Amino acid sequence: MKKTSIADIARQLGLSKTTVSFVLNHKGDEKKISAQTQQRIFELAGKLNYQPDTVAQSLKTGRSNTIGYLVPDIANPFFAKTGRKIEDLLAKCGYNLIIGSTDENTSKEEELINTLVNRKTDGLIIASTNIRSETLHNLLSKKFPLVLFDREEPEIQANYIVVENKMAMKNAVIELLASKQRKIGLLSITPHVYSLKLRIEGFREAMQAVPDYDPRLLRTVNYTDIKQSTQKEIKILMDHEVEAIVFTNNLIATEGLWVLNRFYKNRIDQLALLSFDDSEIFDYALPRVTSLAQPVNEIASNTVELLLKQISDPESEFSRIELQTSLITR
Amino acid sequence: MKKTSIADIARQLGLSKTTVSFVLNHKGDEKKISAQTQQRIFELAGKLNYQPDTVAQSLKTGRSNTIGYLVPDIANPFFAKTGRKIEDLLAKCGYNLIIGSTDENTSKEEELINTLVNRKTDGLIIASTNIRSETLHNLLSKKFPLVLFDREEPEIQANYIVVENKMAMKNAVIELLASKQRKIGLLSITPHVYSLKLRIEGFREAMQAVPDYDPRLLRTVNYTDIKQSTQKEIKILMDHEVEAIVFTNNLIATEGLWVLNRFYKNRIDQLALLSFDDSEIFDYALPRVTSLAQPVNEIASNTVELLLKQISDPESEFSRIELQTSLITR
DNA sequence: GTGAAAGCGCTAACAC
DNA sequence: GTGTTAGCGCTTTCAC
Repeated sequence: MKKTSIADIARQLGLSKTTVSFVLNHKGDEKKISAQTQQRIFELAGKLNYQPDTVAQSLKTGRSNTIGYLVPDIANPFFAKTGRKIEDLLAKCGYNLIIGSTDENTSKEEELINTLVNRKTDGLIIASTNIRSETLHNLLSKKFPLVLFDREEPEIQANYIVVENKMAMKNAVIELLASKQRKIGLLSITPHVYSLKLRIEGFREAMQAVPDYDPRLLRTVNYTDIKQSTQKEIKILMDHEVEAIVFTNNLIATEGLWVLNRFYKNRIDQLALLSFDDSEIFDYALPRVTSLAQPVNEIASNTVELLLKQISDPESEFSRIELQTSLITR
Repeated sequence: MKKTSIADIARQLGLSKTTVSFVLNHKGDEKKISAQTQQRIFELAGKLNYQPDTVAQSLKTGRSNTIGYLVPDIANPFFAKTGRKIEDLLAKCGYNLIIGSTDENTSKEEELINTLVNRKTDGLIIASTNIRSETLHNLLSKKFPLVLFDREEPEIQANYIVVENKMAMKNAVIELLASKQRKIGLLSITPHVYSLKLRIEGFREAMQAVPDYDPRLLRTVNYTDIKQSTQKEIKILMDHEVEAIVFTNNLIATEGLWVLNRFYKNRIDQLALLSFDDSEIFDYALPRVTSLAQPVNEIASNTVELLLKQISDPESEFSRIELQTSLITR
């Protein structure tokens, strides 16, 4: 039993493919197909359980009703939640989501972008590891519908959905300083992306209030080697007897939290923690972690809106939308 | 600047599309195309940055190198992690993943299945909400490559990757009873899927060791109304002064944990908790939660292996693979 | 060794 | 109101 095609319906009804196509695409009235014919077509289509071949449609129209979603790791709760929300919003407009995890790896990202473009995805949503890549540059210059989120590169013009990083971090750290901690350490993934740099900068600016702040309390760990190097860096911070630790994202915060619970259980109560990015874990973990939560739903809805705008009008100007984090004090 | 097609290359080289197609598909030697011609083709293809139009390929071949991954919620860490692993494994074989979240909603699931099949996805991986649905039945009877995981329906023949539910739960509860708790409550999502039923049954069987066990300590909450109804049910359990609570999955466990921390902080230390499914949160939360962890990587690799097998030989027999959970005592 | 040509299922300009 | 027809870009059989 083969799948029914538009031709089958046309033949059985003694009509042409055109007529059938028009009607099934709800252009029957527009094309002035008689009500009777329309009804006959719909009936038979229903009876034969006609399902359009979307691939053939894509080939013809150049559109696929598919959007690509490329992030460092879809298993990261932030990207998973954002992805879920995006999926929902796009589903309402008839789009499906293809996901790809880049592992912060430039060539993986470029490869994924290429396959997705060849697949005729109608647009791409990327938390890019390397906004300066040639692949991305090409996309931008040919006005391919594209929204970058979570990461940005100030010199490169594009559609961006980001959060305010520097001031948010700065203010949160200032608040932290108010509760009389002075020896504050910072732990970050090695900042290969601009947003992490901004968060660190925000931290630095806040710490200017502290006379002779020890810059050795700014520590970084490699993405590829998180487990071990977090352990090492936390040890350094604890040996310096920090009163508080600031983490630049939830990945490193979670990791740090684990190390602290594992090796410094007895010193946990004296410690204040602050994390950029929220995590469900912070609702349960000790010590309490105050966090700067990213507005997942707004990120998703702004991203989708911007993408759809560029899809419907590829010549539209680039936008940069900066959203605010919210401080969750725990 | 239009995209280069196979015809462009053929024309510029004074060859036919056939030859170019053969060579670019690495069938040059097989088809005895001269080394020189092959080289010229590869060179020009590289120079023009030829990228095959995968949609056209799909239309012709009926394959799309795309796999669908349908789960209740991609933001659920278990499904996100499994998805990530599956994505990686499939990428190695040239497949991309389209995701869909069904929200435990039958019609959403059926709709997604239909769109993905029309999209000519080469296979589907589903944690199905309703294995008895007609849509799924059709797929199975036409031998569409399909692997069901996480959920099963014993009367329905299909490819299944599942974990052993009943005995695992039973044994874990028996172990829990050994540490002298007798008043043990159970909290579950209303078991519309078989695996949850099995977990509850495992619990029941273990509790048969307890004389006059109060069946009112078995509580269920609705998926659609988790927040509120968990709160209500936990209250009932706590009013009965349970010494331990068993959760049938991580969703309800996390929810319960939250309620306990919020409203029963002072009684937390006397409480023992057991959860089917692990969660990162359990590494940090109090009270300690012992869990039955699902082997995410094995689930992913078995699923992919089985799917690829059925893709390469659609007539192959159905398999059912049952994996073991591991007890993580905290 | 290479090419001509059919056709995958659909859309849409144009014809009647 | 409805039909004819020309592709979309690719694969693949068959011919030479």
